Amino acid sequence: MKPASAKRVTLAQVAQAAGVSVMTASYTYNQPSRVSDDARSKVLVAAGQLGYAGPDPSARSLRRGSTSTLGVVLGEHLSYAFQDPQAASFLAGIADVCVDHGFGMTILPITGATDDAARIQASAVDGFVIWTTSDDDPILKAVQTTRRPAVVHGGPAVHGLGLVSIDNQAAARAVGVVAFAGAARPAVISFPLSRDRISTITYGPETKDILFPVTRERLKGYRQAAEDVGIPWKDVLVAVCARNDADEAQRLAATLLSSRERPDAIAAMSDEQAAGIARAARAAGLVIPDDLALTGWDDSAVASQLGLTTVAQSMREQGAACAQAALGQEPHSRVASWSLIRRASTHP
Amino acid sequence: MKPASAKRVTLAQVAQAAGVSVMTASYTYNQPSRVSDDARSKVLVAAGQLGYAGPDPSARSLRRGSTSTLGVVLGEHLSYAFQDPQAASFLAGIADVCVDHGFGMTILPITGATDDAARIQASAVDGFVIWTTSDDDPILKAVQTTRRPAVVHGGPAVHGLGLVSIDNQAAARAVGVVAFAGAARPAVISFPLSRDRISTITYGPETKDILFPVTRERLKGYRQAAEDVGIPWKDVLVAVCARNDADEAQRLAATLLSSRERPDAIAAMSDEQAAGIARAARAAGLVIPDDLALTGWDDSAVASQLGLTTVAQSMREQGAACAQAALGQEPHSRVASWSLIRRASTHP
DNA sequence: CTGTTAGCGCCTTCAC
DNA sequence: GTGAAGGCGCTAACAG
Repeated sequence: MKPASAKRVTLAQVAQAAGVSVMTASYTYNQPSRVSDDARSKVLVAAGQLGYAGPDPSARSLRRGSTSTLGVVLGEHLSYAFQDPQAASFLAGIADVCVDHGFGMTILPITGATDDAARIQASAVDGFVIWTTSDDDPILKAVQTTRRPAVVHGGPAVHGLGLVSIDNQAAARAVGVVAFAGAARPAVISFPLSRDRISTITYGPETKDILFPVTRERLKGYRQAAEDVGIPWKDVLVAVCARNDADEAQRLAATLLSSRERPDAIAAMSDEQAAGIARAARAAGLVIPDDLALTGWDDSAVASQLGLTTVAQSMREQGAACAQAALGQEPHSRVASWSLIRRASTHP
Repeated sequence: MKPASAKRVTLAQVAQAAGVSVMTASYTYNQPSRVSDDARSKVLVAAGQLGYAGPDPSARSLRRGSTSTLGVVLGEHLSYAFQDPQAASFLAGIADVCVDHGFGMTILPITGATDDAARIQASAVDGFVIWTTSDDDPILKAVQTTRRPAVVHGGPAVHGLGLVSIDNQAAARAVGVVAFAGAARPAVISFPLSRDRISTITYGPETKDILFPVTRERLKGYRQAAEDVGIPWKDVLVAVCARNDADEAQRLAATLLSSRERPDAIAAMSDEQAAGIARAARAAGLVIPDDLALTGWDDSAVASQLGLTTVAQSMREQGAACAQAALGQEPHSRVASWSLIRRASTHP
């Protein structure tokens, strides 16, 4: 029994053992129809005896100039990325396309350290899909420098890279109008505004300085929605979470709901956040939507369970669209579709 | 502005533009301390001007004989894999180790098609981590043939590959004894028995034919537990789910709970299943644990929410242990720890 | 500190 | 249907 660390078997060795040229052995793997049955079986027998597992992937990549692998850049805190059901659907959509095309899928975690750029550039992939990040994220330049096709999901829009996203501002305005209808003191529970992920509570924050484009567009939409129902943005309380997390949203909501100026409508940025807010409302003895109108985002399982009004979008389709675009030469952008789902958490 | 499809810039071109030898340029990237400040900056300036993004990963892999990438083999139905919170924690554990070691992480989805083996063997990775699968899964041989270090999580145990797992039989026996204590008609809601994932309901199924080792060991443990409390295995109803899914468990549990021989204790194989069972019990007007004792597995968030007695194990640690072992020359196996968490879903 | 040599394993090109 | 040459881009090993 040979040790696991046995020396690598090469195609040349197989060819020699089979009594054919290296090219015949190579054709056996890459263009089998070009090889006679006789030669092919000799090669395969020799390969079996030597324990040859097929052409070396790195050598093949070098020679061919492509790796048949797509890189997926996920933000910091990978555990969050995998736990987030939206991200999971998104990854599944990418995987669908990769499988179809015989591509592998390399996860490239961002750590926030300075070596992120180097790690991106040292990864053997033909293209990139980038999970939504901030305008100032240095990995965007790192990806650009590789000159490989790349697509950003959600945002930011970057010159030379594709973009797949819904119109977050329009969707936020639409769901915000439903959330805030008839409300006197609307509030928002928001995703973080910048990569330092500071948790704050303020009235009507300036939107144009926000570095996460998805958050920025949604806040702009909520602002329009508030104004649509006659409430100036400066009177809208915005609680910023450090993460997309039900527990944190619950804590912030508990704070808001116990204040003198208790909100009577809250628009969240995810169904998980809305679920946390619903718990805080129940704990405070408030009835939804009578005492508090509430909206989520994503139309995940918890949204239908809780009867949340929310924004539906297909992360799986968007993941697939990103992968598709990243496989092409000239990644094209795409505006994905969304829809408003009205349920019992808001006034009819 | 050059098009994204611009020809690749090579280290040789950078060296020439910088007026140094190729090796000096190479050292600039790989052993910067070996190069004079002067030369280094010349190289970096030239690289910047030419848009050189660093050494080509494929060429480097070929030359070095390693890829700095770990392959993670996930079973069919990737969307389930990403959505399963246990799998998510496991992946996060792998990612932790990969980041520490400057490794990438390639996801290798199994499709069930015959090209699975070829895709595994064509992936440019230094080692494999294999998510629990069945004894007869052909990918196990494919991985063996690559002669690269590989570790299986959960099982099966394969010659030459490492194994990281808890003692599922012992854990099942321990939690089963608590679930079945004082019960007259214990039942089990099980993971699938074979890769065809047939959903069935039978009394005391033969355990030794089961192809998923994790399922097999747990059923063996539940069998011992039943016998420990004086109930023969042939009297224990076992409902087999096709997937690890709360909804499916709920449906099967509803069937069991509406039968004449209504179970008064159910041991599940995951907390998600137990959550589904709890819903079915509530729908049937049954009180837990008075009318029905219930146990889960994994100690996930839902277990503490519902007050489930369950088996705790750290998937993140196990993922990290797998990755660690797969990075080594001689992957060593490891028995992971588990513990019993007693809560209100069982009798004290 | 810098440079020269010699391939890593494979497959495109071209010949037979 | 088969084979010989050459080089993909890079870096270990060895000079200078």
